[in-house]
Order: sequence, then structure tokens, then C-alpha cells
Amino acid sequence: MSLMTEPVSFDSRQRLIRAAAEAFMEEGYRASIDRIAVRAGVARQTVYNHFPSKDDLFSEVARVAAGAILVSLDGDGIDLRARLLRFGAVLRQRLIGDEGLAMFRILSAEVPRFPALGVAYFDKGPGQVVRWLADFLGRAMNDGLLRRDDPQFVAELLLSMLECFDRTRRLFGAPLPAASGEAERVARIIDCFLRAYAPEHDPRNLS
Amino acid sequence: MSLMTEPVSFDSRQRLIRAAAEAFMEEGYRASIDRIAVRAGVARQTVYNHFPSKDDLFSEVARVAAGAILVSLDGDGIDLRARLLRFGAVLRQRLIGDEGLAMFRILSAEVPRFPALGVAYFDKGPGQVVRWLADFLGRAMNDGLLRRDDPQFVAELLLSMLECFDRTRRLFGAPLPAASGEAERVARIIDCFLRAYAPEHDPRNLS
DNA sequence: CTTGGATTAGACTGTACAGTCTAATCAGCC
DNA sequence: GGCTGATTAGACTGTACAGTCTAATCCAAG
Repeated sequence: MSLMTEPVSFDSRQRLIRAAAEAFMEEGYRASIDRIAVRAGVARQTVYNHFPSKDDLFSEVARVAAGAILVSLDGDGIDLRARLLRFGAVLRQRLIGDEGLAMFRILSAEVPRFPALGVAYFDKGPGQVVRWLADFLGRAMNDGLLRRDDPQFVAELLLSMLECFDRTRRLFGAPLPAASGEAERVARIIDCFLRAYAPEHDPRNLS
Repeated sequence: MSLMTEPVSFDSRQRLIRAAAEAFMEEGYRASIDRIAVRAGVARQTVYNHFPSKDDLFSEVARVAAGAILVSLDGDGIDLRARLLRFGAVLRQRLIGDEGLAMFRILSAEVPRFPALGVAYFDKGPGQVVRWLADFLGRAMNDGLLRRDDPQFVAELLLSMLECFDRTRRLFGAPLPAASGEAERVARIIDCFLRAYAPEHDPRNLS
């Protein structure tokens, strides 16, 4: 998590942001400027040289964090299921990994005091993932690989399926369901999704 | 916010808990004992007559909140789809309604400081809903109304589908997808679920 | 009326913190 | 060397707050 010590004051700004992120993730907004400064190996005044206030530092941390949850859908040449499996596995790391979880905690808690920040974060982070996924799924529908439906809705549905209650569980510190490894869980979810969105070719269809 | 003035000191404990819940939902853990007391129409010392510390008051609020998110699956006599629709609609009120959202925000943020509380909340609230739903779905599987699978997994999957990214969206203050009313959204989700979990060979359970 | 438990306002303590200010120091660069 | 801008430690201010204490007051039940 922490970078090895670089030449002090190479770029204290980056180290500050990183240290602040860690501190906020551990302590929430309670993390004091002093502790953040110590963590960054920097004087308190230096913090204020870079950021006018704690709120500004926090906003900067959130901005960086938004980029950190992006998951691409790269993977030409492999089939739909394999691509979704890969996507799902990475997405779940982002959603229920320690770092993503901690960021989610503090951001969702503080958003009421930073409304604009909340929207911006959503838009550059989770919202962006939805857009990419919707785009991807829309193309798969056009290729006849998936049942036709509103891609945005389907993307959101798939994302929540992948989350599969595990984020809630982990947020409250409840143990994850004993069973089977991550990979298997992702596979079960994706297969369930593909069953629901199989192309309509076969005789019976509802709609 | 305030209930009509009851005979003062009828049961200041209940009024305190309610006031504290409102204050915590608005301000997070920042809500001060003083403001909570004012809100309850009570002296600060009275708060300490009932709860040894702010943390204890907070824990009590969380305990009450856990019970408030429960959703039953009552509804004998109507078919599976109708029951799920009803369940889904109520569940979504709990998940993405203002109150549930605010509680989720503060609880998930504070859980790291109250690990036992987090687990207890999960167990009496969300965890209980999962158990009920798993039980219900398990019975539907036995009745041949649903494809056979691990009921716990399916319950969790259905819950996350119902949440459908809307909680995340609302947590960050992003607008809900313009489209169609709640009822239609629930129906789309439930129908998608029923498609994925139609009995394997004889799909005969939609209205 | 009297008594006892709950309640009240308000003063008080100690702590944590954001943010400012200053004077000294360090770094690279001419 | 000497200049410049960033950095440093530490003192300082003002505020918010949890929690305690006290002395007065209310209220219900005997």
C-alpha cells in the first residue's frame, strides 16, 4: 500500500494525497490534519501550502479514488462469457476489496456535506463503469449474443448481481458465506445472468 | 420532525431514541448530545440519566433501526410472482428510502469503530431478511416453482437485483434513471429473476 | 403536606481539532 | 557565496464537544 520512501519532498503533494487517503480510510473524516501530515512525513503547514482546507484535501482524495474503481472490458478474442467473468472478478475486487470498501464507507457518509463531490465521484467512478458496461452489453445485443433490452438497465442489474449482497455483508463486518472461492461465485452469478439474458431464439419467451 | 408534544417526560427514553435517530441520520455521528437533547425536548443531563455515553445511545439507535428494515413475505393465496412483486416493492422502500439510506450511511461509516454492533445489526436486519427470503425461495423450489439452487445464494442474488444500483446512485446523490415508475422497475427485476430461475424443463409459473 | 426519584439549567473541565502565524532552515540555482 | 521559494517546528487562537457536578424544581405516591 505505501510506496517506498522517495526522496523527501520530491512531490509532497502526491504523498500527501496518498497519506490522506489512507488516513481517511482508516479513521474516516475524523483523521486529523496532524495525523495526515505525520503519515505523509510532512509538516502541518505544508499541508496548508498545498490545500487551503481539510475539505479541499478530502475532495482531492475523492477525485483520485473515483478513477481507482474503473474496470475496463478489454479482451477481444475471447467469448462473451469469458469476458464477463474477467470483468466480474475485477469488479468484485473493486467493490468488496478492503480499499474500495473503506472509500465507499467514508464517501457515502460524507456526501451529504459535499453534494457536488458525491455527484462528481459517481459520475467519474461507478457511473462510468455503468456506461461502459451498458455500451458493451448493447453491442452484444446487436450481435445477437444477448436478449434485447434496455442496456443501461441491464448493466445496472448485472452490476448489482455481481455485488451480490457481499458488500453489505462486508460493510457490517459479517462473515462472507463460507462456500467456495471467489471465482466460483463470479461464475455462478455470470451464468445466472446469461440464463436470464440468453437470446430469445428458443420457443418460449416472455417479455 | 418533532412529534406533537406529549405529556412531557411520559417516556423520555423513547423520545430520546427517536430524536437521536433523527439527529444521527441528519448529521452522522457528529450530532452532538446537546442537539439531540434539544431535539428530544430534554435536558442534557437527562440523556446521561438514560445512557451512560453517546456510544451507548448510538448503539441503542442502531438496535432499533435493525428491526425497522425487516420485510415479511406474507401473502398466502397469491402466486409467486405477485408475492415477489409485493416483497420487492417494500424492500426497495427500505433500501433506497430516505430513512433507510441515512441509517445505512451512518452505520456503515461507524461500524469500524463498533465491530460488534455491525455484526449484530446485520444479523437482526439484513441477515434476517436473507434468511426469510432463502426459506421462502427454498420452499418455492421444492414446490417446483423455481429452478433448484442454493436458496441462500439465490436469496442474496435476488436482494441485490432488487437494489439494482439504485442505492449506490442515491447514496452519492446522483439522479435516479429517469425512466418509468418504481412499480415497473420492480416488475422488470422480478421478471428477469423469474426468467433466470424458471424451473428447468417446464416453465409454467408466470401470470 | 412530605418525601424521593426524575428532571432541569447552567456552570465547569479537559480534550481535540482546524487553521494561523512566525522565525528558522533547507534546497536548488545564478 | 547569496538569492528564492518551499519546508519546518512549534506556539497560538478559537471553537466544539463529551462528560461531570450542583443546586433548584417538578411530580407522583404515601
